[in-house]
Amino acid sequence: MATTKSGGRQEQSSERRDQIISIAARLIAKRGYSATTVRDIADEAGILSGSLYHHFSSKEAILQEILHSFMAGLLGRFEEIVAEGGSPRDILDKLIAHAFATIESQPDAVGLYQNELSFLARQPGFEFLGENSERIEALWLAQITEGQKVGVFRDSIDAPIAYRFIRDAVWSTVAWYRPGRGHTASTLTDNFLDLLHKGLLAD
Amino acid sequence: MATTKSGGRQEQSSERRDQIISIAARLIAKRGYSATTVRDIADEAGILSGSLYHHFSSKEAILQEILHSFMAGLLGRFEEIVAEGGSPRDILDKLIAHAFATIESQPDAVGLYQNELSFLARQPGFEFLGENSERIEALWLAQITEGQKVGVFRDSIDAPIAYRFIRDAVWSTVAWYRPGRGHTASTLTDNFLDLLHKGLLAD
Amino acid sequence: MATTKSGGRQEQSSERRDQIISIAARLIAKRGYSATTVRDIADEAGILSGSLYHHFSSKEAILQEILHSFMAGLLGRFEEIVAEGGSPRDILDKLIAHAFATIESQPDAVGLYQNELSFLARQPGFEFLGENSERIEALWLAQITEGQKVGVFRDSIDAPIAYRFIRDAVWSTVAWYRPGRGHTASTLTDNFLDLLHKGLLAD
Amino acid sequence: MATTKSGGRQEQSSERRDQIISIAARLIAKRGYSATTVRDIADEAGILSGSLYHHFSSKEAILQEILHSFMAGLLGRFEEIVAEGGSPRDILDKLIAHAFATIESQPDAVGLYQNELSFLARQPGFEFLGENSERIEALWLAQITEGQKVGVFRDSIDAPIAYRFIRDAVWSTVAWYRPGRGHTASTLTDNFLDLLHKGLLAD
DNA sequence: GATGAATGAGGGTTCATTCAT
DNA sequence: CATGAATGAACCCTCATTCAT
Repeated sequence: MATTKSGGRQEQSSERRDQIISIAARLIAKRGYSATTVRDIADEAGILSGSLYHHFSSKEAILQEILHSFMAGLLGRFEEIVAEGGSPRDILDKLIAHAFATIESQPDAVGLYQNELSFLARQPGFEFLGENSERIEALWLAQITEGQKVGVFRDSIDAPIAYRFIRDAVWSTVAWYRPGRGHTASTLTDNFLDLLHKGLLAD
Repeated sequence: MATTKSGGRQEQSSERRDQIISIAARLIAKRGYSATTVRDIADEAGILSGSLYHHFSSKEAILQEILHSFMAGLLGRFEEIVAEGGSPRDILDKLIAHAFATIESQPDAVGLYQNELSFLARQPGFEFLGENSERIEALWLAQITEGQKVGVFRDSIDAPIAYRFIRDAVWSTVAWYRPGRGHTASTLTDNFLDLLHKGLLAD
Repeated sequence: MATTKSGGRQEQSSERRDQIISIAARLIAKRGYSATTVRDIADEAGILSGSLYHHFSSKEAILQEILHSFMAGLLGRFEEIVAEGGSPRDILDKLIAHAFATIESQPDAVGLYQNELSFLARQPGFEFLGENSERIEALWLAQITEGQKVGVFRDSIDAPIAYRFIRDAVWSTVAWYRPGRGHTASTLTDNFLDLLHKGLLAD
Repeated sequence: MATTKSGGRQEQSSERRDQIISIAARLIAKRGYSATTVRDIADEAGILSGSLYHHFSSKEAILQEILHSFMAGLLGRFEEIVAEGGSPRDILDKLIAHAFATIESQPDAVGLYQNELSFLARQPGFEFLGENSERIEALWLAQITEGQKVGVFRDSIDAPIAYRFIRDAVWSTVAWYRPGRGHTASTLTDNFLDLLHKGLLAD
């Protein structure tokens, strides 16, 4: 009845569910998945831990749902950005800007993703993490290599390595970025792009 | 004779202890602290879990010892590099080079540090993590600001933010760097410094 | 409806809780607190040891609850007896009679109290033991000293010491009194009061 | 070579042994047998816990030795007192006086005996506790019944019950008697005998 | 005599999960 | 939908004891 179309993964929608997912994302982002108990989550939701199982089939299912919807949204937007076209540099800038915007809008999901990815990627049921990561990498990397081909990016740089440096610097921001301390996603983007484009050295 | 009383933390040195620490570091780096059990560690050491407590007072004490000796060594070397003098740029390059070298020589400790830092820093008994991190930040940051003052680094860049981008890009490497796949600490350093110094854009 | 919030200590009342408390009191009285395991208690209750923690936060909490309710009831009744008034001798006799009645009605709690008091009184969380013991001592002692003042009790006797002798003789009875062997609380009381009042010597 | 004659129970004598026994008695008296670990004992003796097993075959053996030598000495002295003869009243007074003297000279052994007796008496290897207790009871009881027969003690009193009241009042003193607070074994004896002989009531 | 490393059993406790109500 | 009781497995840790050195 409340079941949506999206294949296989059962996704019942309700306020309670969304509330629980939000709470779980926050706690897991802060303490880590293993260190967060279903009781912690239930307590914050104001119910008993056993009652969580009316909404989710398991603790792991909560995590899957958080990450799945996060990654689906992220990949979708990245694909849109690429589809909207532009120069490799413009597209890369937009990808980066969207990453910083995502850090600002969904810090819990991003933090959780950063912390748990390495452990989860090999776990059964989380194969989608690796798949989506590869697709995102392909999108970004294409801009860099294309930029090198057309001469806008220096080609002395190893593109896959550059991608990883960029990716890690951007997403790690979630660990220290706190809104309302003089920085916004926008200023972070500006600073990062300035450094990335022109480098640290004065001419 | 084999007893070290350096620093008051670790009481005794022995092959067994070092072996256990090494095993624990590897497992914790791979699975996370919460998800690594003392039985896992003991199993790999070929002893019973209870026997671990002949060498360490608690699971947490193992983690403390790993991180404490790692951070003490790291901070010590960073301080040496600064003490050896040079231009801000040269010193910063050396700091970065040493970070990549550390990733190569102690990937477990670095990985563990990257994954658990945010959770641990506020835990009692782990205050030294925050303290050492701040001292390292101060060392690195001083090079950047000094470089800006003398004009070798562009001063349109916000130094603390630049530091964080650099730090995160460098240390996150531990999550994907695998020796013997065409890269070494040295080539990683070269690639990173090239990108950092001159930026991504062609002139 | 079944929830009592009397006193803040015990949170919830239920048959299960009471049953477990009763079992625990019996086992601890027989074997001692340290030698009684939560598994022993759970086994007798017909549940798994972990399930105990649905009802109590810790093994210690069970002990606290046993002792707290025991001492609260005891002190309350003693205070009532004093409040009902009478001559010091009558009141002291009634206090003693109630002690023997308590030994008969709650042998486990009394036995447990006798065995574990000296160890527990200094433990954190059990301060109420010492406090209540002092209040009971004050009640009893007041009767003895008042009796000496009005001349009904011989005043060659050191009252605090006499109190301790009386107290110990009475409560220690729990260690050997077995109902249905020719003695009841009532005959014990009679025997004790006869000896206490008139002494062992014939005139 | 250091083996003494006393049959069956191996009793090697040495300063170390005596020191350990003394430490163990003190700790067990304070915390209880179950709550006292061999490590606690070894720590206070300045050796490692495993090294205790060069002196004693088990933790239980230490306890046995403490109690065995304590009870042997006690029973022996009680038998001497009876053998020395005198009126039932004089003998009973001397027995009581010796009990208080023992509390003063061997508080740990007495305290340990008081606390652990009920649990230990049924344990294999501790049958001597019950046997000796019965022989002591017989000695004391004989004085009371003989005193009643010759008319020096009131015979309205049930002798076995009176014995238990006396025994418990006397030995329980160990739980609160602290030397150097205005009382000695001698004054305790005087107070107790005064109360016991003449009772609490004024004529 | 003592050490230091280890054992094996068991300690109290936590936790994800189930299910009758 | 939620509760409350329970499960079963696992967790970290303790302890008496053993034994080669």
